[in-house]
Formats: sequence, structure tokens, C-alpha cells
Amino acid sequence: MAEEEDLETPLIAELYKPPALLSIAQLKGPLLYAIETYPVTIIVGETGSGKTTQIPQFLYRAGWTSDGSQIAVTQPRRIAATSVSARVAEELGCQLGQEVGYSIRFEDVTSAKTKIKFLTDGLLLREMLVDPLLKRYSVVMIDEVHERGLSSDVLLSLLKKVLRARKDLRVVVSSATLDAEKFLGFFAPDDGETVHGKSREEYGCIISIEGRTHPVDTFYLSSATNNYVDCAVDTVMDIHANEPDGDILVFLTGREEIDDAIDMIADRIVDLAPGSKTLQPLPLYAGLPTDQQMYVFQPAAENTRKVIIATNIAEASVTIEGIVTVVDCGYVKLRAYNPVLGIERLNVTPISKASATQRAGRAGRTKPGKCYRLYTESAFEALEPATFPEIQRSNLAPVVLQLLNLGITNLIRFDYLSAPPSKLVVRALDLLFSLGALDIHGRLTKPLGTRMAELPLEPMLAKALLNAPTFGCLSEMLTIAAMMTLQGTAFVSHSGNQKMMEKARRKFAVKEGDQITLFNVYQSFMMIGQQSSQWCQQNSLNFKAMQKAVSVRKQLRNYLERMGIQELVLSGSDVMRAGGMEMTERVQRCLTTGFFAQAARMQSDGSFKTVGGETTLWAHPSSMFFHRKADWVIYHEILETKGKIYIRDLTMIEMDWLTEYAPEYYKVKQR
DNA sequence: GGTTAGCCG
Repeated sequence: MAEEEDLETPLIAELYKPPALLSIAQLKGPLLYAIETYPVTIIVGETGSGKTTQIPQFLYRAGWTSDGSQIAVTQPRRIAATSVSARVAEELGCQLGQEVGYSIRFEDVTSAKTKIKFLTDGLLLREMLVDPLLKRYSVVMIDEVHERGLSSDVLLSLLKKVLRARKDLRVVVSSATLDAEKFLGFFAPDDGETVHGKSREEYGCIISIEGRTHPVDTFYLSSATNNYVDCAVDTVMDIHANEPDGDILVFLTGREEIDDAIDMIADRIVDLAPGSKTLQPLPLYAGLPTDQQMYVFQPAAENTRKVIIATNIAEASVTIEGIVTVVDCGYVKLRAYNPVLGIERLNVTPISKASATQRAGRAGRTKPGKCYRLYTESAFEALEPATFPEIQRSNLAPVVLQLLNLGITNLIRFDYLSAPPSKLVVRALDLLFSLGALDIHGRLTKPLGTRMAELPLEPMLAKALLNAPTFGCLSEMLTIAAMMTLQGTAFVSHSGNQKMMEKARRKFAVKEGDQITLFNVYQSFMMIGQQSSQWCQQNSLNFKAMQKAVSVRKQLRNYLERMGIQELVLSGSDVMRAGGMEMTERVQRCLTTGFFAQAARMQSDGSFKTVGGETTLWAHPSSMFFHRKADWVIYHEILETKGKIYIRDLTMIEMDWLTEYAPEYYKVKQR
């Protein structure tokens, strides 16, 4: 086919140079020596080097847990914590939950015998609230720090402090990229200073480990493309025509691009010579229903080559057998946060070198592979070495709350690995102050502020929930809080089935808005649906998400009970009329006490304006106010997509409630 | 007017 022969921008080869490194087994001695000698050891090794599974076992066998302490190994994702722990338990020949276990939210598979514990980094942060010096651990290993996630960044800062207080603690930091010097420099004492008698040079060391992956030949475009989706499709067809067997993995940035690419490939398959090997294009993104995600793991049919077109989900958390070729568009969607408007948006951003390497590595898991980068080599050279830290582009209110609760008072001068813009910190402090979590000196209030910090909820929702008893709607707010944490995943939404979904949603809808509609969904699931998956299917509901809501609700209720707040179940007429107010109104008022800063008023054209009047917002199509009229509302989330700002989870309120429940916040704006 | 990169407590 001529079309594929003369690609506008032909691909040129770049030779792969295997690094001369030692394998993990050969490094056992040096690793144990380093961890014994230095407070901090930085491990550099690609996924597949065995660092995550082997190092904890080395430490365990070398006696690091013989005094009854444990080894903690953190992972950024739940799926990694569970699967790695299962493998280590198998290698050590023990039952999972005995010597080796894992702990993630809602699942604690550990026991008194557990010596090696895998857990998510977010959960270790939570543990620090109860045990700030992490006394139960002799070694803490933080894995995948190169991803620069919010939790792992904060953990590293906190561990630096803990190391100052605990001479016996050892920290192992593991990264897939060569930014080890930065991490080591962060932990080490300043020049001329010492910690526990150790100088900067004596404080830590770096060990690099060889990966167990196969070499990957990398190709670049000779000149840049302005349409990487078209280019990806061309490249796939070209590979299919010219390369031997083996599946293809294509990285694009989102669902829309993936669907487009799949349609284009499907069109081109028709043109393939009769009887020749065919292509099976498969999408993979997180929003896809689980059963459809599973197709990518099934081997291709006879005489068929699989092409998996995926988002970043395939970069780290998912491993697919049989991939020998990777096509990398060079972009990813990243969250950006505008602290002035408090708006999150998803930006298509060039990936980092670290990501590019990780993506290429996906081609070399079973045998030598090839990676086609849809950008020039000079564009690759110009990429940032590592991903822009999440702490510099997030809403920091939850982190600030947690740090304050750990006794860290100066958040501007806190020892960050990469400091967030001070605007983000100030915005977070402002919000927490207006919620009543901080006093004018920036200290946590008691009990409200400390309780908000303890709840595993975003601050606004935590505030509303803690206020619920005064409105006599704790039971309802527990349900609403649990449902809101699902972030719009309660209803299943695969393309083509939208009408059914709309119909299902209308069954639960009430005029007061989305939050009380979510309450109805939960109530029906429990009472009518009897928590069955079949009932969920009939009502276009996501069974897994509903089960999660049940768990979250239980967990929140337990937290509140420990704070001495009981869920009172009122009965009959009490529920309907307590305080001379309908339950719905009490819930609406209660929500206002948490979300007053996110109020908007509907205009005659159906759009919304914020209180200041400067920003135009639109109800998200999943909201009932996408169609219906409202006046004032509070909203849960605000997000920007394709230049349009949407608000999600809306509840009707009255304007007077804003000044009633947040007089300070609205005082200035009234004048 | 028409939707959601990914992950965590």
C-alpha cells in the first residue's frame, strides 16, 4: 500500500545501548551493607529489576525484623500493593497475611506475625497521624518516587524529619530514573553539618540495578507531526505490513482519541489483502467497563494481531503479555490547578523522558522489542527529565490539613522536595480558615479542624459531614458523603447506552439536586435492590461503585463513632419533620455549611455565574440541572474540558443561607 | 449546551 510506504515523516533508527549494571542478586551484599551503613539508600532500577520484591526479602533474612519491628514498602497504587505482596509471600513460601501482608484502604491483610508489609503511600501517610515516628518500622521503602505523586513527595519530606529523630530508622527510596542525586541531596545534611554524627557524604548512597527487560530498538520521526492520532494509525498499519508477529501497544491521551484511532484502523482493515493477517484494535482506558478492559488480556485470535490503544493506564499499572511494539504519541493528559479560580483542568502535555523510557520498556517484557516515538529525537532530548511534581499542580487543602495535624506549622517554609507555588499554599490556608478548620494564627481548631484532618474526605465534605448532627441529618449525610466520593461513577456510562442511563437516573431524581438524588440511589440499592448486582444492571448502576459506597459509609461512621459522634436513627415522623424542617432542606443547609465557597446562580440562558459574577459555568451533562431550572446552587467539583467550565454534583440552595452559614466569607462580597 | 488522564485516604 502506497499510503503506508511513503509516510510523510519516515522513522529513523536509534541504537539501543544496554547499560552495564549488576542484577539484583549480585547486589545483595552491597545493598545490605549500604542499608546497614547509611540512613538513606537510593535504589535506581527499572520496573522488572526485582527491587520491589527482592530488597524486602533480603532485609527480612538479614534480621531487620528480628526485634519485632516491620519493614514497610509503599506503592502508589492499590493494585501494585496487593499483587507485589502476593508474589513476595509466594517466594517466601508463606500465606499472604502471615509474614508478608498488605494494607490498603478497606483491606488489611496483615497479622501479628507480619514482617514485610506492602501498603499504599496514602495509607502510610494516614498511619503517621497515629504514629508520627513510624516506630513499628525498622525500614521504610518508598517505591516509584520518580512518579512524583503527591503522597510519595510528602512522605519523603516527613521521613527526612523522622530520620532526624530516629537514629535507628532506615529509609530506602526507589526510583526508575536517574534523578537519584536529587533525592539523595534532599535527605543529606547541609555541608558542614551532621545528623547523628554523619556528614553529608556519610548520610546516604546510590545503588543502580540492571533491569530484567529485553533491549528495545527506538525509532523517532525525522520531522514533527501535527496530528499524532493520524500518525499513530499510519504507523500501526506500517508495522502490521512489515513486521513479524507480536502485538502492538499505542499510547494516546484520552478516550476520544482512542475511539477515533480505533475507527480509523477498523476502516483500514477492510483494505488489507484477502487472507492476510488481520488486526484487532482494542481500547483501554480507566473509564471503560471492567469486562471490556479484560479483552486486552486475552490472546489474539488465529491469524490476528492485537493493537491495544491505551491511555497512560498502560504505562505503569497494567502489564499485557505479548506486546513487542510500542507506539508512543509523546503526550499525556495532566491535571493543572488554577488557584485563583479554584478550577482543575486536564491539559495535554508532553511526557517526561522518564515516561518515554517507561513506555518504551513495555515493548521489551517478553522478548526484544521496538518502540516508535511519534516525535523527533530533538523533541525527546528537549523533554523534562521527570514528571512535573503533582504537589505543584494540585489543590493543597487536604495536604495542608494533614501536615498541620502532624504538627507542621510553617507550610510556606516546609522542607518540600519541590516547593509548591506559594499561591497554592495560601489558597489552601484561606479555604481552611473560612471552613473554620484554622484559627487566625493558622493553627488547627479543636475539635473541628483536627476532626476534619482525621476524616478521609476532602475538607469541604468533611466540614459538612461534621455539621450534620446539628441539622439532624447525620445518617443522610453519611450516605451522601459516601456517594460523593464515587465522583460520578455511580451510573455506568458506556457509549450508545446513554438513553438507558438517562432513564435510570430520572427514576431517582429529585428537584433539590444531585446530592439528594445520590442519596435516593443508595437507599434504593440497599432497600429495594438488596445490594444485588442484578438490580444495579437493571438500573444502569455500577455495582462495584455501589459496593464501594457501602464500604466508605461504614468507614466514615466508624471514624465518627471514635470521635464520639453517633449515628442516630430517628424514626417515622421525626425523620420527616424534626426541627420543623423537611429532611431535604436540612441536608441542603448542611451541604451549604461545607460548600458555601462553591456557590453559583443560574442565568436565564441556563449557564451559571459564580458569586463574583466573573466566571461562566455550565452544569455538567451528568447533572440534573443540565436540563432543569434552578436559582442558587452549591457544587462539588469544577472542571474544565475543551475550554468549557463544568460544575458537577449540584444542589439547590437559598442565597440567604450563604450569609447565614459563612458570614465572614461573604461579608466583603456583599458590599 | 452534551461528559470523564490516572491514582490515593
